Amino acid sequence: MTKHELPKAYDFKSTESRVYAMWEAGGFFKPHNDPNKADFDPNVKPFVISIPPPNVTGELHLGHAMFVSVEDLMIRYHRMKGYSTLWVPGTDHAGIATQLMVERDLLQKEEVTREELGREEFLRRTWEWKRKYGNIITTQIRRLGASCDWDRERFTMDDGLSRAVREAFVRLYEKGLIYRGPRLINWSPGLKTAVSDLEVEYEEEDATLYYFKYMIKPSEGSEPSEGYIPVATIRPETILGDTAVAVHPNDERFKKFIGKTVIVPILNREIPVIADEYVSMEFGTGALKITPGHDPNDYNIAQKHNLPMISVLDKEAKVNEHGGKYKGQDRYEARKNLWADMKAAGLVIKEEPYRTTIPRSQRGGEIVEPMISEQWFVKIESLAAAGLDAVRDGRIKIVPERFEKVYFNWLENIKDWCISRQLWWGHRIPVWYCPDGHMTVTREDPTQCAACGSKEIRQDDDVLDTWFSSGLWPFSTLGWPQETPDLKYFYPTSFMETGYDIIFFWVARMIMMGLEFTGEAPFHTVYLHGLVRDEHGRKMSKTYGNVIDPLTVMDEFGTDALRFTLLVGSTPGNDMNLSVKRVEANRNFANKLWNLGRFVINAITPLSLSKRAQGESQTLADQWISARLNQLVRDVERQFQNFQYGQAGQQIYDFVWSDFADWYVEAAKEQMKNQATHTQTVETLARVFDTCLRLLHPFTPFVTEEIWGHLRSALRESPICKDWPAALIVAKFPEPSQPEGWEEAKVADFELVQEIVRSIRNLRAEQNVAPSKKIPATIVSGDKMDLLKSQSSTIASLAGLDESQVSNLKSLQEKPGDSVSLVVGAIEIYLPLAGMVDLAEDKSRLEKELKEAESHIERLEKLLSSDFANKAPAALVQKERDKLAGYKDTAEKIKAQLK
RNA sequence: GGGCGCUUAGCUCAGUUGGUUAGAGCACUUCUUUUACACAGAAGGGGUCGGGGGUUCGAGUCCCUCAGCGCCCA
Repeated sequence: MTKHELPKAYDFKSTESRVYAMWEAGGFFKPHNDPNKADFDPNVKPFVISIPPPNVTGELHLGHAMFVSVEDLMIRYHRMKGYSTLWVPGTDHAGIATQLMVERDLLQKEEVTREELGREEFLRRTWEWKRKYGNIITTQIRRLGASCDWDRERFTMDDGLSRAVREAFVRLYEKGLIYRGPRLINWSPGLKTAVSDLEVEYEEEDATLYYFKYMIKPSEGSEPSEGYIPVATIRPETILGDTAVAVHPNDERFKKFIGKTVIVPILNREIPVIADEYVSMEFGTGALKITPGHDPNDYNIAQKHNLPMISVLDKEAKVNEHGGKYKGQDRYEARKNLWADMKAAGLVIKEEPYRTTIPRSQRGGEIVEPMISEQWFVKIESLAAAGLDAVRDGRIKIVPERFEKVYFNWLENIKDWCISRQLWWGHRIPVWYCPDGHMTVTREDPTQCAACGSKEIRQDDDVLDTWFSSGLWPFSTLGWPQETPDLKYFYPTSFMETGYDIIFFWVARMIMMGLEFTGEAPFHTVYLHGLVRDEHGRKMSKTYGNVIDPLTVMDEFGTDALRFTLLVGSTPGNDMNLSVKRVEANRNFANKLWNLGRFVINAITPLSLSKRAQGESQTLADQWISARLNQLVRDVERQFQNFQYGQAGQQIYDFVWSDFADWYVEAAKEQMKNQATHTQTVETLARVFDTCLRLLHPFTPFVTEEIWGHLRSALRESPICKDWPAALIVAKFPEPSQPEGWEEAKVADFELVQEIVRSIRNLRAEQNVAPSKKIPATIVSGDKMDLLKSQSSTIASLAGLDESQVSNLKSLQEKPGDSVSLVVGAIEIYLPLAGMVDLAEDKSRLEKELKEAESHIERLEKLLSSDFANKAPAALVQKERDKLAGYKDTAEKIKAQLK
């Protein structure tokens, strides 16, 4: 491999798909220790993540890009650490979303509704749809570089997973944890199904508060009175379902009415006036109409007072037979008409604008109606208690920790889970009914009623909530309920990584179900990432037009750039604002890596590394970069342990760009010119670069794999790469090592070199000395003379000095004439730039520097004379003393210059 | 109403056992096409870390309080 074969810029377009195909073909995504194989070793530690399954019909958005980036990072890191690593991919059937999509398509293309098609045909079409579009999302996830074991891909409606759902349902049923009955649930009239509490969003909106009279029924024999209780509501149509009017027991205004009867407007039903402390005397009129059939709070009150419950709406939210003359009218139509009739009857007091929270369906945004409906429920109390314990006692850890509180709060107040949905696409509830009303609940489809043997059985029409199957995901994907080798070895999984917005949907339910069915927490760590927003923190939305499409971004800047941006720009649990500029900058980073690679590889190829010069020792720069690299590896390891992936990435970035590329590579160019240090330098370049690529691989897998491959072939004759595997993806992640003790001094020495170089460059820039102009220098360095003498060529090449005209002196009697002087700590540098610089201007420069040094001296003297000197750790105090001494030295030297 | 988060350079963000000159990317200024890279290099300007109070030798970091923004739950 020679440099001519590597283009000047990294071409991610031609690289990514090829590299991905290589990984997949190489079997690198598969756990190296597979329980289904003969050489399986049960003692090897596995590391497992089951993907939070995206909607099978969905298309890639930044939320997917985020979770894939984070999970792939975790997976690649652990794989490189030697764990038998498995990432189980798959998709979710997403009941409502998919059904709606197919329905819309059918209506558009064939103008048929699902009802016209019939259930069986509709399901056939939906499967067809899934087969056609279901791989879009997984293809896109591949494009992100996801190193999932695709042979283990699962779909929530696969046979295996459907069996798991059956098993789970039947077990819960047999345990008495599943029941069916009429309860107040959230009903979506448009979708004609129950929806979960979690799928309802409450937002403040403008509404109208309607005030009207609840007329008191005159008592027997007395005169008809004008007595009434004023009541207010935002949903007048629910008056049709009122079964009481409630007042506060201490309310002087209404006390006298308690126990009396009032008349429901228009319908003329008689209902009682009851007392309940729940009623707020301050709110509205102080009296509350009770509609148990259509309001959760009223429902609770009604249960307490044994009030009847009347449903007045049907499945389409039209008034039913209990609504008298309004029967058949839509809820809003009925509202209008009833109110008009009440006005005519003199029952209306007033209307006023009002702001209140309106429950809307997460999907489509229609207003959800609380309704009494026959549904299936899971008794959640015992499951929730187990879920709470698992986090409380530390079997499961949530990162960041603050979300544990959110989790506790939700589980402590959880209500029974309504698991039935009136949809067709999903797992049909495994319950069959015979004409006598017996229920048969079985794992296998029955042929007759379990109770009476009747062959006339009919399966329940409803399907299960999609989240019921996703709750089983961590173990159903591994074969549960069968005790498969995969389940035995890979379960419990390791991390559950997902967005904090679905902590309830997925995380909590997976934990509850995992504990219930397997007796074990399904994972030991929950890592939650934040939401991706646009550059200015706005939620991305199609209507706002600020959606960033990850595919477009990847087309423009490459997958690595997007991944690195998402990983480094975010912190656990916090939302991130994504700016495309940042992605561009990270594209540049990938290119930087690429070119570093070209440089290193080009340095290797001209010679074989095997003939290392005898007695060759490391240069200061070599030692410095090694020490820095070891520090980096330690830091990165610590950050990975603490889930600080962003910090880790940032530090590697800084090391690669600032330390390695800007300093070491530049120093190396000089070292390579020298026969005595050539081989050593090339070897250091290769080793450091290799370590960088390994560290970066989990963040930017494509470019690192590609350039590493070239590096590997360039080194194939060398002992350096004798234990390197075929691909970076399975190379060892760098192991941290303890410092040996020499590092600090060498780093300090090189930092002095850097300071000297910087100050010379600075002066040159300020005085407009042409970069190409090599200038002489006299360096007066006292006890640092030996050090700086040894670094003379490095300093010269980095600072643009003419090395043959550089003199290193311990001390100098007299300042050379016609020179500009620089002071770096205790070092003085004279640059003979007479005629090139304005000496007066130069004096003011020195004065400015003196002033700065003096301000530091003042600050440090103050600090050291304070309590700091007594109470701070000795090492720290010494550090400050050294600094002070340094500034004093500098100031003195500058003063001498100014004389 | 309860809980949580955020507020750091013009913009977008890092900054996790408190350690004393607060960092990055982009943008900006000047210079350079030096044989890895102009998707680059060199040099530079820019912040009283939302306000106030406290703890401490020392606070962007811990505590209290106020304000603004956002999210979750009821």
